[in-house]
This record gives sequence, structure tokens and C-alpha cells, in this order.
Amino acid sequence: MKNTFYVTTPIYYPSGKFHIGTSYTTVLADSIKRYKALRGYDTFFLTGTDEHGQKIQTVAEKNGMEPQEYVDKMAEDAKKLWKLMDISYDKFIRTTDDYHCKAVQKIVQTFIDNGDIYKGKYEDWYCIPCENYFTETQLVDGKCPDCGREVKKMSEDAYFFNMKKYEGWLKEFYAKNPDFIVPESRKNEIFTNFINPGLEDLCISRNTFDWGIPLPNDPEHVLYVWLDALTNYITALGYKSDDETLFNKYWPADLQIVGKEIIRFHGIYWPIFLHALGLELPKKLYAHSWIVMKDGKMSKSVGNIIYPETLIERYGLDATKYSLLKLMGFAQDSMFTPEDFVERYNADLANDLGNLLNRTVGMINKYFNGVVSTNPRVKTEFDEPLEQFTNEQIKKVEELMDTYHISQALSELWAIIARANKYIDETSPWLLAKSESEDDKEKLKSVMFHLAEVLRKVAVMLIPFMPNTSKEMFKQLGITDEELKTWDSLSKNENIKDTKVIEKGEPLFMRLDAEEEVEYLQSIMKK
RNA sequence: CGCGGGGUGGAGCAGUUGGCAGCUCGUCGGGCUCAUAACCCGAAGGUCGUAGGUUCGAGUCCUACCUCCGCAACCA
Repeated sequence: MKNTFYVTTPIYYPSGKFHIGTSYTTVLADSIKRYKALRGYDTFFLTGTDEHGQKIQTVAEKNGMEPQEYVDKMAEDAKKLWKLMDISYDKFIRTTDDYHCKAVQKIVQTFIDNGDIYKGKYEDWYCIPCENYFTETQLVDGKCPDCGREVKKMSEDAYFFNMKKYEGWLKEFYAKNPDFIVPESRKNEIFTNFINPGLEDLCISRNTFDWGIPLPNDPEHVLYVWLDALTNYITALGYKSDDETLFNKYWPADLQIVGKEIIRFHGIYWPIFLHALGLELPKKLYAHSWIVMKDGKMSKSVGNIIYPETLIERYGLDATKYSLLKLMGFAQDSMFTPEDFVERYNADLANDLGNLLNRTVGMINKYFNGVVSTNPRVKTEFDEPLEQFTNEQIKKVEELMDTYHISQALSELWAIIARANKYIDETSPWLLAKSESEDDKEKLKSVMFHLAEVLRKVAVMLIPFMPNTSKEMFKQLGITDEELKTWDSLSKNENIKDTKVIEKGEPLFMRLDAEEEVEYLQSIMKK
């Protein structure tokens, strides 16, 4: 039985600084990985950078650097960012890594041997100063979209991958696996645009620049993008290397996360490449949507880009992660606004979660000198409903996590927090505390126990998303037993045994001054 | 006629196979005092882009149109 879980992000193209969109993809993968690990899977999480191509060469030149020097720096920056964001990747692949280049050449050789690759002529509109080809539709008023100058129809020798040969197989595969791509709309898109009209063979080489992997049979040509990039998901595991242990263990991938704009490559070329190699296909492709801004897509020219560092520095890592994960729906683009960010921070994190912990810890200190008693003699009539509700919500969270509906899973988790806040009102502990009755004293114990227990469960469920917050919650609740931090412990009640909470709990999230912060974020975004 | 996705109370969004229109925030009123001016309860507020059609019944299906956004084979 396969108890492994292999999740990948795209390898990012480091032609510029990563913005929150890139961070979102990575945080999403990270949360899912952590969730699966918590559920007992042997996980492997891959991310990396896609470092070849014309554009990298050009950008490097502009910066007065050699391409290799440039990508070395960019890869370092990426790793630094993921470290800052506490991303738990198991491997960071760079397409300039030696083992990758070698494996890709072997893959190409296999394709050549199998007759999947042929030599032909690549023809398109070429901008001589930019040294770049453009398709008819990319041109702006018939001119180069980058510099606006004249383009010329040019052609060169190039190698092609025979996609047409596999078209029938691909259609059949999708007929048998209709859920291969989620959301479904993304699959429909690539069918109506690319598969149904008939596949075109893919040009896989260029000889107008040399920043790429040379073809084994014709070193004058370098590989062009997708064959080099897509195969990273298997070469990272050692495919076609001396040691294929990881590959044998983790392939096929369980989940490959991509942005919706590159689903066509992952939904068409990738399956075909794998099939041509005689390999299994990944279990699922998830094409997530985009974070957009009020004035449209994030772009440098509009000046509406937000970078993860900005948010992390000011609001902390966990708040940033929460806001990204909560923001993004499953299929729909979602709008990032400063107002919304601050509101979510205040309402969800400070008011609902932070304050619940704070008031609970406060009461336990005030009424019982910090000790949470187990097995109170008398329960309140609200205890059972709270427990039941919590258990139902846990099930919902599990179901949603298993289908990667992260935002919704968080909503269901937060419903528990809201329910616990309500429970405090229902039970009115301050009245029980004033009562002379022994039964009321016992009830008060029960209320405190239930609150601590619910918060413990919340903390467990937060581990995949906000590990630091989760840790802090355990600390404040005085929970040290590792058994009580496992997902399995969620299905049992009555777990806490005479724990002692922290004397003075620091608020998890301090309420923000909404106006001030919105203004701050707006000013940052304009820069 | 290139392709796709939207247009739902002030804002942002849910609405599975058609069956009394929901959520978060905001607003207003009330409650509570353990807590981070937090928490709990209640209320107001929507001709579900427009015009037709199918149906006992349409936000949901069909047709046309208006409008916004994205993609258009190297932007997460």
C-alpha cells in the first residue's frame, strides 16, 4: 500500500522578484504537505526554479551578469524567501543542476530513439534587436510586443516533438480520468482551445541563443522551455540518474499544483511526455486561480504589486499565510485589498481566535489558578452540543482538505472558534464563579476544561497552516504531551489531563488600527 | 462570429442535481463583563446585469443583449 504523498509546485521562472502570487502557490503546497504529514503520510514536497531560456539570458545581460551568476543569485533569493516563510520543501530543484541536465538529455535521447522527435523548420515573427520569436497573436499592431519595433518572418532549423501521435491517447486518458484536472473549468479550457482543434507539434529546440541544455544529438541546439522544465518533477527524484530510489518511492506525484496560466502545458505536454516515457501520470493537477488587485492583474506598470516580505515584516508570517490561504477560493480569482487584509486580521485572528485563547487562559487563571481539571462531576447542558459540533466540523475540515479546498477548510475550522466563543456566553462562567453551589463550581470546571480542549483541537488543526501560532497556543495551554498534538487525538475527547496554563498569556494577534494599516498598505503598494 | 470566467442587500463573496436568497465585514438596536473597545443575541438592507422563454416553480435551464476581467500556445 502506498502511503506516500508527493506534492509539487511549478518551478518558478526567476526573471524578477517573486510576488504574493508565487508565495501563495508555495504556501498552498506547504500547507497540504504539512497536513498530509500530520495525517501520517510519508511526504515529499518539491519546488525550485526554471533557469534557462532567452529571457534569463537577456535579463542577466541587462544586469551585467553572466546567466549562471544571475540564476545563482535568484535561486538564493528564492531559498531565502522560502526560509523566511518557513516552507517545508524537501527538495529545491534548479534546472541548471547537473543531474537535471544529464537526465533531461537522456530523456531527449529516449524520445529520439523512439522516433518522437523530428527535425523541421520553426517559423515565426522575429524581433532582431530582442532576439526573440513571437507568435502572430502576441504581436501588438504587428510590431514587437517588447520593444515596439518591426518584426520579420524568419525561420530556422529546429526539433519538434510529435504531439499529434499521442492526441488519441490523450483524449482517451481524459475520458477515463475526468477528474485529472481540477477545477473542471480549467480542463474544459484546454480542450476547447487546444485539444479539440487538434494538437500542434511542439518545438523543443532553438539555436538562436545558447542558455539552455544542448541536445545530445545536435549540440548546436538547446532545449526550449517545456521539455526542460516539466521533466523537473521526475528528475528531482533521481529519474534517469544513478540512484532512482526516491523516484521509485514517490512517483507518481499525488498532487501537482500549478497556476491556471500554465495548465495547458501540464494538462497536455506533460501527460504526453510521461506516457512517451512509459511512466505513470500524476494523480491530480490542481490549477489554482489568481490573486488580482482592485485595478486588475498585478503588474509592475500599474504599480499594484504586493510582495510577501512587506506583509510578513509588519504582520507576521502566520497572519500572512492565513490571509493568503483564506483569501483564495477554489476556482475563482480572488481580490486582494488592504481593507480586506486588515479586516481579516482583526476579525478572524485577533477577535475570534486570539481573544478566545486569551479570555480562556485568563479565566482558568482567575478561577482555578491556572489548572485545568479533568473529569468534572457535573457537566453543563452546553458541553455536549459543543463537543458534537466540534467533531462535525473536524470531519468537514478533513473532507475539504482531502479535496484541497483550503479556504473552505479554514472557514469550517473557524466555525469551531465562533462556536466556542458562543459557548462562553451560553455558560456564563462569571456567574458560575460567583455561585455558592458546589455543582456550579463543578460546572465551571467543566466549562474551562471544554474550552481548553476545543482550543487544543483548534491548535492541532492549525498546525498545517500556522505552525507558529499553533505552537504558541500549545504553550499557553500548557500542553506538552506530543500525543495531544496529533491529528489522531482529535477524535478523542477528554484528552487533557490536569494541565496548567500559562500565567499571563500574550495575545496571539494584537488588533490593528484599521485606518492606519490600510493607509500603510496602500502606500507600500504604490512604490 | 477566437476561448474562458464574472455581474447576487453598503463592500467582498457562497449558492451542489431548479423547490421559502445565505456567509463574512460594515450599519442600527440589545445583552454580557472572562477578554485584545473584544464576545453573544436581534434587526434593517437584495426587482439575484437587462429583455424574453421553458416550468406548478428559475439566482439556478434556454435565447438574445449590455457590461467587467482574464487568456490567446514562456506571467503563480
